[in-house]
Amino acid sequence: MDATGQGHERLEDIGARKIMTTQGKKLVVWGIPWDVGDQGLREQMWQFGELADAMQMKDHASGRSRGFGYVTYASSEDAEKALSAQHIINGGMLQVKVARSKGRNGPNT
DNA sequence: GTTGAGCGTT
Repeated sequence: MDATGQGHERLEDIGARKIMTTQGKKLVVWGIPWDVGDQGLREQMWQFGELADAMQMKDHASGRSRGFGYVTYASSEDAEKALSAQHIINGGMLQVKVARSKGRNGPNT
């Protein structure tokens, strides 16, 4: 039995790789009603293009919806399409912008 | 039971 213990680093490498490949395709969705969940957001954005990933941020104390979420499109053209398109949910208009990096000094660099 | 125009989780 060889105990290299490097099988865990592979998964982190894929995660880091995802950040590099999702740059410019990660969009942040604002204006989400407090009654809308992550799947509601996913279904709403799926109409504009295939989503590589979608998650909605909620309060860690109560678990309530924060009113915003992140959406990653499988293609940059679909991301721009969603940026240029308008989203209506529950009779409200959602705002889609390009998401920034979470652990970097700036959105670009 | 509430609120808003802002960027997350190692």
